Amino acid sequence: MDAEPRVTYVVGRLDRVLRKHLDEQLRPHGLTTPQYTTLSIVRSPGVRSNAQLARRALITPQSMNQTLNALDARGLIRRTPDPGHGRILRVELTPAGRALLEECDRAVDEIEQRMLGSLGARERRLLGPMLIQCVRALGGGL
Amino acid sequence: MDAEPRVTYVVGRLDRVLRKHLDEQLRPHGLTTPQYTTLSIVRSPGVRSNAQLARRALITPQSMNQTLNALDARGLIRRTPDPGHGRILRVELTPAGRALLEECDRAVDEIEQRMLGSLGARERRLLGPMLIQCVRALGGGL
DNA sequence: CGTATTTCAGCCTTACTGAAATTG
DNA sequence: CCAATTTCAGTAAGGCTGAAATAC
Repeated sequence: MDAEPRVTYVVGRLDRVLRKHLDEQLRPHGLTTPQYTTLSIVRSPGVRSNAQLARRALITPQSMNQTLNALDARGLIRRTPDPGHGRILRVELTPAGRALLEECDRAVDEIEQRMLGSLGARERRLLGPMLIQCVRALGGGL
Repeated sequence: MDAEPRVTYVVGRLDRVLRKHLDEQLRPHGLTTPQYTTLSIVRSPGVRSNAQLARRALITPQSMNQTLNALDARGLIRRTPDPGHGRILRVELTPAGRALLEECDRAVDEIEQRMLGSLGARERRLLGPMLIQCVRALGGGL
C-alpha cells in the first residue's frame, strides 16, 4: 500500500465489514442492524422518548420513528404516554424484546471477541476509550 | 452509562459522525462520501478494474459501477479497454479528477486532524494499525 | 464448458425533508 | 407565541439481486 491508508478510510471499512457480520448474525433472529442498535439504546437507562433515541443514534426523529414502528409491530417494544408530559411517548422493551435482544447480544459478542481477540491486552483495553475520544472530538456526544 | 458501551456500537457511531462531517465538507466540491472514497481507491496503485474496486470497497460490482458512471459523467475518471484482457476496463483518474481529489484531501485532513488531535501522541500512532488489525481479524482484507 | 467482468433492470432499506397536529 | 415532540407523506441515496452479454 501507499504508505498507510487514512484513518478515516479504515474506520469506514471496519464499520462496513462489521456491519456485514452483524447483518448475517442478526438475520436469523429477524432483526436488522439498525433495529438491533435501537433495541440496545432503548435498554440503556435514561433514554425514553423517540426524540431522545433519535439524538442518541444520530438520525432524525422521523427515521427513528420508522424503526420503532417496525419494532412495535413485532411486539418488541411498547410506547406509553409519559405521565409527566402528555405528548411524549415513553419507549420500553417488552419481555419478548428483552429476550430477543439478549439472544442477539450473544451472537454479537462472538463477532466482537473475534475482532478484539486479535489485539494485545493493552491495546484491547485502549481501543474503546480511544474511539469514544474520537467521537467526542467530532462533537458526536457519548 | 451502563459500564461501557460496546466497541461495535462505538465504531458505528464514529463512522456515522465522521460521515456527517465528510458529507458536509465534500458537498461544496460536488462529491458524496462514497464517490470520494472511490476516487481515493482509484488513485491507489495496483487497483484497475471495476471488479477490483468493488472488492476493495466491500460492495458489489453493480454498485461500484453506478458510482463510476457518475464519476465518469463528470469527467473525473476515464475507462479504457485493458490491453491484456478485452473485457476489463482499466479505470484511471483524469487530471480533473486528480485535482479535485487533492482539494478534497485537504478538507478531509482537517477533519482527521481534529479527530486525532484529541489523542496522545502514542495513541495516535496506535489507532490506525489497531483498526487495520480489527478489519483483518474479521476477514475484511487490507 | 467454466470462470470472471461488465452492465441493464428492478427493488429495498434506510436515511432525508416538508408539513401538520399536540403539548407545555 | 414559541419550543419540543410526534407523525403523515413524499423523496433520494446507496446499497442489493437477477439476468444477460462478452472474453478468456
